[in-house]
Amino acid sequence: MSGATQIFAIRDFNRFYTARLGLLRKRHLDGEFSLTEGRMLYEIWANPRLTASNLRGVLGLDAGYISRLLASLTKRKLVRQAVSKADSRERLLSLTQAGEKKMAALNRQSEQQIEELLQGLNGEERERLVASLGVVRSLLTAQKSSEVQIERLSEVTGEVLDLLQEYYEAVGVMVRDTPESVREIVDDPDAGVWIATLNGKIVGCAYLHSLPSMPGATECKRLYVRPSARGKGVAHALLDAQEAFAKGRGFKRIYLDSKDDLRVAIGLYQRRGFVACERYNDNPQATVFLMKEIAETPKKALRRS
Amino acid sequence: MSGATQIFAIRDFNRFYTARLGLLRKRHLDGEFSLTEGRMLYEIWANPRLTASNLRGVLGLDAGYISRLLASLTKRKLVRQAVSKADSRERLLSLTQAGEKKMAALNRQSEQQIEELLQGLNGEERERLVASLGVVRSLLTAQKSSEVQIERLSEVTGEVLDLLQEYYEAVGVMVRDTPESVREIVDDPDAGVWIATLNGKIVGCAYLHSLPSMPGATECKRLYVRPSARGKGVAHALLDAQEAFAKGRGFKRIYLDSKDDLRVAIGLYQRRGFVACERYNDNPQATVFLMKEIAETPKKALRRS
DNA sequence: TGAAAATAGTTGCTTTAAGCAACTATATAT
DNA sequence: ATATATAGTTGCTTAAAGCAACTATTTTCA
Repeated sequence: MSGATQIFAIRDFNRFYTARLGLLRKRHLDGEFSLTEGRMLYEIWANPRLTASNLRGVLGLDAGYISRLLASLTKRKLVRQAVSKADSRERLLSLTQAGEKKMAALNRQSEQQIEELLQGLNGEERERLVASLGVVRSLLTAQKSSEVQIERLSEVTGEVLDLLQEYYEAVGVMVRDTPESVREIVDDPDAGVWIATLNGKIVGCAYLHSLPSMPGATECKRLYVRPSARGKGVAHALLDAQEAFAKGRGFKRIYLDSKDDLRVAIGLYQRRGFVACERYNDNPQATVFLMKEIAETPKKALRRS
Repeated sequence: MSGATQIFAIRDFNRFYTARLGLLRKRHLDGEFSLTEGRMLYEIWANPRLTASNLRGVLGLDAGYISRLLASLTKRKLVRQAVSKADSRERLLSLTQAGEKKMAALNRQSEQQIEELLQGLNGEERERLVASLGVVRSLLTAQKSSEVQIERLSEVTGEVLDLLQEYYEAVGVMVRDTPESVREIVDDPDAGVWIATLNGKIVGCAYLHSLPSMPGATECKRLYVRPSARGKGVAHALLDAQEAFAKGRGFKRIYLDSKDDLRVAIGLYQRRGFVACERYNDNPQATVFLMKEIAETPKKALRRS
């Protein structure tokens, strides 16, 4: 297929898909929230510790407009704004209980629309649809922003501890690592702490440490990316680095756990080839357990899957 | 993959793709035309004999707003409005020469953006992208609107001749069929004229007639769908009926020709499996020649392609 | 260290996009 | 022949979003 034909096909698909999305949105318009308010609620729901200026970046809207919309949502008791301790100019956004409830309703509604869209597709066709969307997405995401730098720490810095602190608060982690335990991981040649920097500033981190009870397995923990740096492939870059390291050390599988409400994160893991597995630890907060084979698999075995 | 996970994946993709499209549009915003004006120009360009109320349907906008935008584009000498002979309430829209020129510029710009989007994908990846988009589209288009009825004519009616007249004018056909020649096709057991009706009204037609010089081959001609009925799968339904007929009569291949500026139509043919072939007639207006194998092909042969 | 520059957010004002409703003119149905 | 529907226009209004000027912090760097 020639280049011009490809470009035509893509434009044509874009028109087609825009029309389809438009249909979904038209019906979404049942009163209470404008489309943009809905997107804002979603982003706040999905990204703990989001700020107004993060929203500006994600939604691509004017700061003044966002300010007003946030003020309105706050007055309606759906959103809370807490002055950040680290930087008292910014307000950390979160949903109130009422906001969570509305969001759940919106999500249900939206899911129902997708369900309607899938009406008339059988199981096999749905699988194919999801798989094709996955291919499209991974191809279009491939171009990593080269400003993201990944580094395996050789010593524990205050910056990392601050970032971890942020992670604990964002995700609501109960059992926190002590600086000593972090240092232990840093010093372990079969484990490590990776950090991601964007334009020189630290924006993300993740551990890798082996699971003594499971030979050949290593676990990824504390994977976190600051809200302001989301959508730039930072998590992917961190996982890439960890997978390369784990392969180099001869590990066969990477495990990780998560919470079922962290759907964006779980979606990301799944796109990278992580699949559900049995509970492998006794972390009471974890409800989702995922595993990825990283050993080179013979092609025949791959085909079979 | 569970149903809930699938739905999540689709919603997630929609957000991702919306963001990508948003980026494209932001940059499109360089002055002269609003997004909606651009879409209007595109539709007028792509659909001869479009009317304001067709646009209402396609773009999903208020009639008053469309009226105003059209008035503006007309004042700017980009669009022409001709009172329809058949119904003097409606105005047939077309681009002026200046409008065509602007449209060409817009298309170039848009193509360049897609080209940028593809930056960093190699040839094989691009093929995969286009193929996946095709799968998505065909899956989501599968649900045909059941109101479309297809019928193989047993006699020539005035309605069909009117529709053909419309086709000639829309596409700018030089050599027109006489009523006698149409009747000949209708009466030929190995050929035929198909019409599509939507809620009882005729909205589309197409011929099929054999090519004496090419045994096993039949040609599709005069495939036309009224602008007001586009996007409802009418053309697909007509082609489905023709392909079934052709298979039943033992034909192995369907040919058709087109003009390279009828890109929407050509895109549709390609999605159905038509591939470029050599010029097979001496129609001076045709610049694109397509062919589809309709005989059941052994799977091995399919794989190889 | 302290002034200048940058960043986060707010507020008044304006622009733009788009809808609604009432209207004219023509066409279709009973 | 009259009622009803359709295509399009025009006046008025609303909603969405941007711009610019402003305050309060924080960061930079000479």
